[in-house]
Amino acid sequence: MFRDYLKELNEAQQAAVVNTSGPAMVIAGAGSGKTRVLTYRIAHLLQQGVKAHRILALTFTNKAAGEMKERIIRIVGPEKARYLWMGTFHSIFAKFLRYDGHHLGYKSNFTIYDQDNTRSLIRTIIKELNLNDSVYKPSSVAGRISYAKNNLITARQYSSDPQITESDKASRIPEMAAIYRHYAARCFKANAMDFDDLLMNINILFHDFPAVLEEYRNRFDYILVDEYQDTNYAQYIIVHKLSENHRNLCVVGDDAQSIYSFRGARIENILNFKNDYPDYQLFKLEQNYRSTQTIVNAANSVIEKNAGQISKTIFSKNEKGEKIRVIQTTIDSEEGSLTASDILDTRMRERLNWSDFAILYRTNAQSRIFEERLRKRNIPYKIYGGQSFYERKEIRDLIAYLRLVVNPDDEEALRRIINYPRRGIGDTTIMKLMELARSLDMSIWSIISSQELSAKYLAPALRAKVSHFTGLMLPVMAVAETATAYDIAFSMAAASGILNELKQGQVPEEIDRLENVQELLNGIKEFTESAVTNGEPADIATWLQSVSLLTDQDMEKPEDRDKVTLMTIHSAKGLEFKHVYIAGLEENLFPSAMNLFNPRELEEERRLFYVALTRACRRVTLSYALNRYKWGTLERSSPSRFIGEIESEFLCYPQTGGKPFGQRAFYEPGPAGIIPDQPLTFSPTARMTRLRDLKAPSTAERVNGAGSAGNGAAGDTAGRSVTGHGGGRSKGMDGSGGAGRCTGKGDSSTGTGMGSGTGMGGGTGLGGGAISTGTGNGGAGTEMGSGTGM
DNA sequence: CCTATTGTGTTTTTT
DNA sequence: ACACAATAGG
Ligand SMILES: Nc1ncnc2c1ncn2[C@@H]1O[C@H](COP(=O)(O)OP(=O)(O)OP(=O)(O)O)[C@@H](O)[C@H]1O
Repeated sequence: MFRDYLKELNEAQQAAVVNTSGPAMVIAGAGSGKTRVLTYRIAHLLQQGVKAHRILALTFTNKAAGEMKERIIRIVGPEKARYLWMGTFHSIFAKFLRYDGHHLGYKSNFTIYDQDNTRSLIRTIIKELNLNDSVYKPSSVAGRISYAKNNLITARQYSSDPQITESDKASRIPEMAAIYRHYAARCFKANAMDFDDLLMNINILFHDFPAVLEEYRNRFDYILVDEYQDTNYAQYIIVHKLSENHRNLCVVGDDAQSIYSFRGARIENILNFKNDYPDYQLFKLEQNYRSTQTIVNAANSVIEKNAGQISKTIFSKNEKGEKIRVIQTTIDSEEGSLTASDILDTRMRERLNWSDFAILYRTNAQSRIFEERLRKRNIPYKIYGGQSFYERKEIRDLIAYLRLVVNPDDEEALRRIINYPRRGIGDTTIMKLMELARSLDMSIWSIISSQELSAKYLAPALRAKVSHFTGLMLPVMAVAETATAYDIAFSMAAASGILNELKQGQVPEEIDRLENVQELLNGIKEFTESAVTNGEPADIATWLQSVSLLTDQDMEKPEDRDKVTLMTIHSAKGLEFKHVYIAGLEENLFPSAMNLFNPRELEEERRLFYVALTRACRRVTLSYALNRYKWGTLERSSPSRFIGEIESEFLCYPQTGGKPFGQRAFYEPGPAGIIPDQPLTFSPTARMTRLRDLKAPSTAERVNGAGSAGNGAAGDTAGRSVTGHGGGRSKGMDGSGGAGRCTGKGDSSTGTGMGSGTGMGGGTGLGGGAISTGTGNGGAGTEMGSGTGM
C-alpha cells in the first residue's frame, strides 16, 4: 500500500512538496513538473493526515482536476482523497454561490449564462436603447463588461468612475456604462450570472458579508492554485482572502506561459506574490522532463526575446533529439495533406498511437482543412474548441427548456424556446412581451403563467397560444425538484414537441439532430444513474450546473482516446504529445494581426509560441502556407517571424536539403494569383510529397540516452494513452517514468532525406510555377513536389 | 406570423 | 465560405 512517492521527484521538487506550511510559490519553465509537484504536494498533505475536505485546489480545467485527483488516488488511495475540493475557479465558486448567493439576492437555482446568452442579451439591450450596433458591437461590449467584472468593477462603479466614463466618451461609446447597468440588472432579474459574475459575486459576497467570508476561510486549511500566471484580478483577490488566516497558499506557474490576458489574466499576480507574502518560500524547478534538448533549447531561444521575464533556467537531460522541421507549402490545403501523411508515416515508423500526435494552431478556423485531410486518409482525430456538442442548436434548444424548468425567470431561455417549435408567437409578440415584463418589473414567465395578469394584459388570441405553452411547462416544473434529471429531460423533450419536430426531419442533417438530442438524453440518463448509485443529487438543476461549466476537454468520450488531437494552442496549455505540429506559422495569423502593433501583445503571442513548442516530447514540426483562404478568398502570406526567432541550429528544412528557404522561394505576385484546391482533392494518386521522404538530418547523437530520472518505467506516457482516460492528455505524472522517454528512436538515420532538393531552393520558387500554371493541374504543386522537394 | 432573400460579419485566444 | 441576422413579401 505504501508508496514512496517522494522517490519519484527530484530534489527541488521534493522540497516543494514537503514544505507544506506557509505561503509558497513554484515558478518554473515548461515541463519541469509543476503540475506534478502540486499533485504530490496534495498527496503528501493527505498522507500527513490532513483531511481532504480541508484542501482546496484550483485548476484550469475540470479535466485537469480529475486527472490530478486520479493520480492522488493512486498514491494515497480513494478514501483519503475522496472529499478533496478540486476544480476550476468557476465551478467551485458556482457551488459556493448556490449556497450563499441568497445574501446577494440570487436564488440557489440561478442560471449560468454562457457567452451566447450574454451576447444575445447585450444585443437586445443595445437595440432597446436605440444604439447603433456597429458602434456598440455586441462582442466588444461584452468584452468590455467582462473586463470590468474581472477587475471587480460593478456596473455602478463603472458608471460613477469619471476616468472610465471619460475614456468611454473619448472612444465614442459614452453609453457603455448604461449598457452595463442594464445588462447587470437584466441578468439579476433573470436570476442569472455570467461566467464573470461567478467570480465577481463571490468577491462581493466576501466583501459585504464578513461572516460568510469567515466561514469559507475556516473551511479550508490549504489552498493550491495551478497555472497561476493565468489568473485574473478577481481570482487573485479570492485566493488571497480565503487564505488570509492560515496563509497556507501554494501557487504554481510560469510567467512565460501566461497567454490569457485577453480575459484578464495578470502576470502581476506572480510578480506581486513576494510583496503579498514577504516570507514566502520560492521553489524553482529547472529540469525539463518532457522534451528533448533540442526542443527545450529552441523554446528558450524564443522566449529570450521577451523583455522582462522572470529569469529561469530550464534544461533537459533527455536526448538531443531531432531538429525542428520547417515545412513550407504553397497553399493551406497542402499544409493539411503533408501533415496528415506525415502523421501516418511517423506513426508507422515509430509504432505510436494516434494520440501521440497533436496539430496545434492559432485559430479554430484552421481546423477545417486538417479535418478534411485527416478524414481523407482515415486518420481518427478529435477536435477541441470550436462548436462543441452542447453548442449545437438542437441541444441548446432542449437545454433552454430545461433551464426554464429550473429557473422560470431565465429570460434568455424563454425567449429561445417560447416559439420553438412554432407556436405562432413571433418576434414582434416576444418583443411586446419583453416590454410588458419590463414595465411591470416582472419576468415574462410570471406574467404568462398568471391567469390574472395574462387576462389583464394579453389579447385573447395570444393568451390561447401562450397558455398552450405554459400548459406544457407547468407539469414538468411541478416535479422539477423531485423527479430525476432524466425523467425531466425526457418528458420535456416529448412535451415540448421537440422530438416530434425532429422526427419529421428527412434530410440527413435533420436526422443527425434527432440523434444528437437522443445522445443528450442518454448522457443525462447516465448522469442520473451514476448519481443515484453514488447517492448524489440526481436532479436536473445539478445536471445543468455541471454542464454549463464544462470545458471542451471535460467531455471527452472514451472512444476518443486514441485519436490525433486538433486544438488551439490555448487549449493545449498543460498538455503534452510526442509529436506536435504547429501549423499556420504566418505573419498576421501567428502572430495574429490583431496583436502585431502592440509590443505587449506581441510578447503574449511569443509566449503562445513558447507554449506550443514545449508541448512536444520528441519532435516539433512547424509549417506555413504561402497562400491561404481567408473568408473565402485566397490571400498570400509570408512566414512567421517566430520561425526565425528560433536559434537556427535547432531548425532544419527537409524540403530544401537543409538550407532555409531563400527569398526567391516565396510566392511572387504572379498574374493569375489563383491556385485551385482541386489537384490535392482529385488526384489522390498523384504522388504526394511526403515528409517521410524528407527526413531531417539526424542530430540524434543519442546523448546519454534516457534522461536522468529515467526510472525505467518509461511507460507512462505511452502506457497512458492506451489505457488511461487521458485521451489527448498524455501527460504522465503517475508512475515514474513519465515522459522521461521521449527518446526518439535514434536512428533517424535513414535520412533518406532531404533530399532531392530541387524543390524549393532550386526552382524558380515553387510558388511561381505552381501557381501560375495553376489550373491545369494544380498538380503542378503536387507534382513538382512529388519526387523532389517540397 | 412565416418564409425566402439579402446582407453582414466572422476569426484570436476561453472559463 | 458560411452562418446568422435583418429585411421584404406573402
Ligand atoms: N521527477 C520527475 N521524474 C520523471 N518525470 C517527471 C518528473 N517530473 C516531471 N516529470 C514529467 O515531466 C512532464 C511534465 O510535467 P508537468 O506537466 O508536471 O510539468 P509542468 O511544469 O506542469 O509543465 P507545463 O508548465 O508545460 O504545464 C510530465 O510528463 C511528468 O510526468
